[in-house]
Amino acid sequence: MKQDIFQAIADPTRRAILTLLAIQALTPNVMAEKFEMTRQAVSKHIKVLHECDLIKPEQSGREIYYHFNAKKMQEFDHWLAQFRQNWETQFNQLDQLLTTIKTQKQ
Amino acid sequence: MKQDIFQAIADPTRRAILTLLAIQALTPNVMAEKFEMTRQAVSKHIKVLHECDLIKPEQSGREIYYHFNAKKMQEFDHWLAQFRQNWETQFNQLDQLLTTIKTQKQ
DNA sequence: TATATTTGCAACCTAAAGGTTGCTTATTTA
DNA sequence: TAAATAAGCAACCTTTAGGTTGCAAATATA
Repeated sequence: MKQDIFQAIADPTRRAILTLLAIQALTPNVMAEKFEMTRQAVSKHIKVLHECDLIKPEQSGREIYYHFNAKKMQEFDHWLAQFRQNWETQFNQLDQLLTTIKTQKQ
Repeated sequence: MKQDIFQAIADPTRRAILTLLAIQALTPNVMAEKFEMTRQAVSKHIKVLHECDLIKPEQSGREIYYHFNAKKMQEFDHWLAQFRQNWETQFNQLDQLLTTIKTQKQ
C-alpha cells in the first residue's frame, strides 16, 4: 500500500537510514550491516521509504543503490510552514484576542 | 511513557489537532466536535501530544485549554536542517564522487 | 445540596507495525 | 556450468496503536 511520509519518518531506524543516504547512496546489504537487525528487517524499512518516494533505487548489476530523494523530504518543510509564524512571532495575535474574550466572559 | 515528536505527528488526527491549536487554544470537548470519533479517542491523542510537550494545558475552572507549543515543534525543524543542503544544492558532491568511483571499478 | 458538565483513567478489542525464518530469483564469479 | 552473492517475497509471531465503552473525580450551576 502507499505509505505517507509522516508515518515513514516515525520509525527511528528509517530516520537513521535517511541520514545515511543523505550522505551517500547505499545498498540494502551495506545498510543492514549498520544496524543490529536482519537484512530482511532493514529491507522492509527500505520498502516503506521507497513506497513513499523518500528514496530512489538505482540498479547496478545485482546490487541496488538507494538514493535519498531530497525533493520529497521538502514536503515536511512545506507542512512546517503553517507553524513557522507561531515561533517567529513573539505573540499569536488571534490567541491573545481569544484569551481576552474569555477573560471578559468570566 | 514518554513519546517522541516524530511518532506524535505520524497520526493524521494529531496533525489536524496541531493545526487547530496553532490558530487558537481549545478544550478537549471542542476538539472532539471537529472529528468523527469519540471524545475519549481525541483525549488519547491529546495525551500523546501533551506527553511529548507539543501542547500545553491551561486550566480554567473545569475546562482545560490546550495551547500549541511552537518551541517544541522547532525540534522537527532542526532535524530537517541536516537535509536542507540536499535540496538546496543542485548536486550532492560526495554522491557524485562515489558514483564516479563506482563507475571506474566496473 | 443535588444535578449536570468536563475531563481523565482503565479495561477491552482489532488491526497494523516491526521483527523473525525460509524460500525464490537474478546476477556474478570460480 | 556450478556455486556464491544480493535482493525481494511470503508466512508467521508479538507488541503496540487507535479505537470503543464504562466509570470516577472535579467543578459549575439550578
